[in-house]
Amino acid sequence: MIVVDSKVSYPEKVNVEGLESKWSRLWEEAKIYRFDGSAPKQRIYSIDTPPPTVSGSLHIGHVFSYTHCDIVARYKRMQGFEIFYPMGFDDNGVPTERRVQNYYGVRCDPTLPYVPNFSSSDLTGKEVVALSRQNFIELCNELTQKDEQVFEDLWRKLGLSVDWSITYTTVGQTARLISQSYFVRGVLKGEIYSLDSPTLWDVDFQTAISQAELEDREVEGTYNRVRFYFEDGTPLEIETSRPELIPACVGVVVNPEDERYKGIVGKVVYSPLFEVPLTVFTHPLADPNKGTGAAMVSTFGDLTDVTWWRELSLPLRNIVNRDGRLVKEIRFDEENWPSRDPATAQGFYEALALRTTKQARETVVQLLKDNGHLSGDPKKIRHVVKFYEKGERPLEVVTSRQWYVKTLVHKDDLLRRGLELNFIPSSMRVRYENWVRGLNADWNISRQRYFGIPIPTWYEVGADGEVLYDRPIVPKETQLPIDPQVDTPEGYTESQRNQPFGFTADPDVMDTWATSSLTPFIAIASASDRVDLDRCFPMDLRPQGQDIIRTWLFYSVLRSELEYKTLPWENTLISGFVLDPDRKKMSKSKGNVVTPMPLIEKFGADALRYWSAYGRPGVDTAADESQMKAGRRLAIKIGNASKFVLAVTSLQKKGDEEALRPRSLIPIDKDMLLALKECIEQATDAMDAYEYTRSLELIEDFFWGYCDNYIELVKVRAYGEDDAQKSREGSLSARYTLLKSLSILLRAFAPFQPYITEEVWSWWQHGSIHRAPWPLGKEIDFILGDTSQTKSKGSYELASTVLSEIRKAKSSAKVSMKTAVKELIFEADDSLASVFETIRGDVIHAGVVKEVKTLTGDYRVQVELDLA
RNA sequence: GGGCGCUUAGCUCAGUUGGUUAGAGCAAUUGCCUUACAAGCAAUAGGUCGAGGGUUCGAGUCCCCCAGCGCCCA
Repeated sequence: MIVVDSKVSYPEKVNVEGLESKWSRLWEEAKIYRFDGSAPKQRIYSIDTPPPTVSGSLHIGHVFSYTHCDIVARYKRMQGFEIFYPMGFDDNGVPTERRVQNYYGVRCDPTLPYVPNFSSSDLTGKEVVALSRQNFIELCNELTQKDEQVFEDLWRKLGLSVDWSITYTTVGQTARLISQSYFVRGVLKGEIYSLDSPTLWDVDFQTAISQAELEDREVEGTYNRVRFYFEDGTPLEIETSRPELIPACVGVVVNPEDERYKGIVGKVVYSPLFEVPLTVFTHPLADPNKGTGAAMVSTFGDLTDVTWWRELSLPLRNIVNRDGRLVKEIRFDEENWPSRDPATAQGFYEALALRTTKQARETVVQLLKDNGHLSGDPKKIRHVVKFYEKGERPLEVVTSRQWYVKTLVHKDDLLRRGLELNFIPSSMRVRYENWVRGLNADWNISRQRYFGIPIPTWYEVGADGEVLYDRPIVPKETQLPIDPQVDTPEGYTESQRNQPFGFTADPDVMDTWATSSLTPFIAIASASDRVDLDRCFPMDLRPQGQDIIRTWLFYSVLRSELEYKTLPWENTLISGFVLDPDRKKMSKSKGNVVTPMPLIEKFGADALRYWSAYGRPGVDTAADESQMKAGRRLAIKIGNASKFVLAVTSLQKKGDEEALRPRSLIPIDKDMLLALKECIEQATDAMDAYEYTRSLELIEDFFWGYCDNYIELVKVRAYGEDDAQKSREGSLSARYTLLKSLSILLRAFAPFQPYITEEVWSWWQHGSIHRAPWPLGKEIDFILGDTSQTKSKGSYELASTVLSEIRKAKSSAKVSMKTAVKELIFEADDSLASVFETIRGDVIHAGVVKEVKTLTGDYRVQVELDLA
């Protein structure tokens, strides 16, 4: 245990500086937060800690939400639970790739060969260097390790009671093993499948993305009214914002209710410039009020096109490459592009080949204009277009083979799980439900990126060297983790890679959420030396931000449902955002991001935790230095009050306060303890409901009153300077009560202010306060002993009120608090008067009262000062 | 367009199931070197609870409607 010296000692002057480094080191050495996996399941409280994105910059929001969770962890630990409290680092995926690209000035080119012994110090940073996939990945690993250290330093300084012997990263070996295992299991169960189909595609990131990564943005566009032609040359006008997709046209749709077009349904029109015949269909999604009411269907301009293409069984005419440029060549004389004038079509297309969609759009508009196919002038419009949340160009729809996790068929089950999950605050459940109800596609988990966990699959290669995607080679779970680009499937030799009748690797990596959704399992696997799923799963708590309910929370619920038909945890604690001091959202571009380390240095970790604790679950909170200042003051106050209590009680040996136990307690001491008991019970109830703010409020409120009133009232008695004959009994009662109440208050503050409470605890107690029991009502009952005495009821409150009256009188007379009260008149009914008698002595001392007159009548306190 | 949340003192926020005179911290003001604490303490002032309507003996709290702000989803 931490402290060996058993003498009670406290400093001359209370100092809150430097507690963080002192205690975080001692806690680590004494393994205070080490998880004991041998505990039975009921005694384990397990937390699915959010792994922070290490490539992101540290900001005050990290302090905020992680403190909320830590308060809960410390509370549960003091209640006797063994806390499974791991720490992960999210270093997986695109954010890391981007950071590495920018940090080192490199880019990944998978066609390059691996350079052994390559080091980041070889990089000058002057020009962008192309690296092989493997070299690039090594740089990612190098940088994330640096980044992780920065986070760990902050967490330790903040006093998170994480068990640092249980850590993981989301690209590490354990994460690989778990992600790939659950992938393989999903494939075998048929819950994960691959499909070649239209997919939303970011042309800059060159990857498919999922529904959760989508963002709708309103952008400027142009409507062009284009003439298509019937066989006889009559035009049919169609408005489109994407004329460059005219060569990709596969049909025309009108609304079935649209009277204007009833006569043309089933007829054929020819596309302008390219002269490809297109049939007119009806479909309810064709909006009669949009443009002319007739719409062209191309493969693919957007997701509506995909719907039309599917439901009307139209042909596929892909013209957009994955890099966002139009394909090099189209043969307009072939079956798929049966132009009635192939030569002309060919000529027009040459002007478009290999251009970006944006360039091609301008060219097509010009061509349409020149050839008289444009009706009227193009119209500027604002319309909603889908973007990748991290992307800058609108998404394209390209056809590609991707792996999917089934979600749509599980919607109802997932909604039911949502009802079982305790959302804190409960209003957050709606966000989950809205998301689940709005799902319209299965979850695409393959990403065409480099830094990530490989999809653990190969494919057979056919006789002509073609990849047989419908014949995936899925490894056995025991072979995992693998990298299919390096490892060889069972039954093959490496020489057969990419050869006819051989095999080829799936080049893709998994969506980061496909890994992050498994954090409960990764965390438990990281502590496999101590614990397993049987005792740690389902977990108790998932703390997380409100912004990732549709991703992290949802996907985690999904994976747990697919694999175990259960929730991954019982409770989820949702934190709000931290806003800048002006209540604006913090963002790098605004330059208003508040970084935590300088604040910790300025106010102390306890102070930042205090501010954090005043942010209720789910409530956005401003970074408010005045609140941090208040937290610092509280820490100092705790130190000073403790110093006083220890000074006055003359306790000699640590942990020896029972030796001071008097035969009985003075009424006001009892009454204060009863009030403390009520406070603690309410604070406990609040903690059990995860209302840590309410809990702190109750404890803090009691504590300030305790300092201002109780300590002042019993001060003289505790010093033993009372000249009454009951002196000894009175001072014993005060000292014992002070010590016991201090112990309780310190423990109640411990989850919120772990540093100052531990520091103070070490002055007079053995062991860490963070392994001491959370105070309970029955503990106070024991201190009280016989509680039958009724005289004490209300005496603490009455004494505080009278003392306050005396202070008010002195303050309004602008005199020192030492000024004597010439006469205090207390008028009340008999029962209140008898309560007053029990506090008379303490009030006289605390208020410096010369004479007290008690009268029977209506309640009245009158203070007459001695202003001579 | 749909949903959720917010609007209370100069600022940041509490306000339980409707119930005395709406609370706290910070800031402000006036004082106090008081042997735990001047990095402190005491006291004072400050609010027609976003607007309007309704239910009720009684509304910051419940209902309706409107406005502004924030977030989520289309």
